[in-house]
Amino acid sequence: MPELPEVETTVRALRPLLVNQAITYVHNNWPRHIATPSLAETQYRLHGRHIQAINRRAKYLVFTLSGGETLLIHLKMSGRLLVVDRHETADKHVHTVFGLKNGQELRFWDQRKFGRVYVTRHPEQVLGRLGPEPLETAFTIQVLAQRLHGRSRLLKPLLLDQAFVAGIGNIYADESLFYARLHPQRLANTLTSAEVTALHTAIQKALTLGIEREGASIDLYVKPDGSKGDMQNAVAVFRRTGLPCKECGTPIERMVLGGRSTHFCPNCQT
DNA sequence: ACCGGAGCCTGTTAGC
DNA sequence: TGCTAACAGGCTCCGG
Repeated sequence: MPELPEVETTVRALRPLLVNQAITYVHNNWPRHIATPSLAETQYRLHGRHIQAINRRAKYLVFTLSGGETLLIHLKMSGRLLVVDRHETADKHVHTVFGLKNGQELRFWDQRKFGRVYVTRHPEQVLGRLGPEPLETAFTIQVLAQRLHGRSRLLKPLLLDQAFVAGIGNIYADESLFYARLHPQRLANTLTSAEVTALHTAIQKALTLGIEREGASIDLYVKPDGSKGDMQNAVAVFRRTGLPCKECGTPIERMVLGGRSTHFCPNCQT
């Protein structure tokens, strides 16, 4: 599941390969991959554009293009972005292809077809509802405290809410709550100021570790060169049900919250 | 304001 | 062994 660290890893890998390249064509065999506008208009508007910059906002890749256009890609569950020579054999799970002037292709591999491509002159219309970036300096303890204040939601579903904080998914939500020693069913407005501080530290620690490890290849995620990340070898609780807690040895438990698997240590997290 | 469920998908896995 | 049904999960939309 590509989350903030996986998308950030992808962005960093794509930058040296794609910045200053020009898009020469767009191929697609699954039109629903293109969220907006139509496939035909996407092809027309991307033709000949230069990629000026590649950045990340939450779990979106943001390609700044010449002529005021922005290409947004969300990998959702199973998306991979791969850069290969255009003569490489096609894989049946590649649904959108961006041809480049240098003879390579940016291929959007997406087994479960949840991923989406947007072309827009107004990216804020797609990105506008997102909450703060958890690794930026503007995301202070005070900001987190303010956003938790008065909320009577369970911590786990709240961390997954992209309007609350952007970029956290199921892996890093569970890891963050473990580091903060907070039970996933705690209500947001019951945290002490010390616990808010612990949660802030924990979110940044989990995400930073994920970036350092170049993402978690637990399901289908791989880097643009096809190799795996390493975060799956560093998780404390995610999908470690029944295995001993790395802090106290108590078996990790699993429960479903908000329809999502949730993994936690029943002894450490209160 | 918050919660739960459906829907979008396909490959894997649990259960019979 | 071979089949089917359940499951995984990011996000949006809908109804309560």
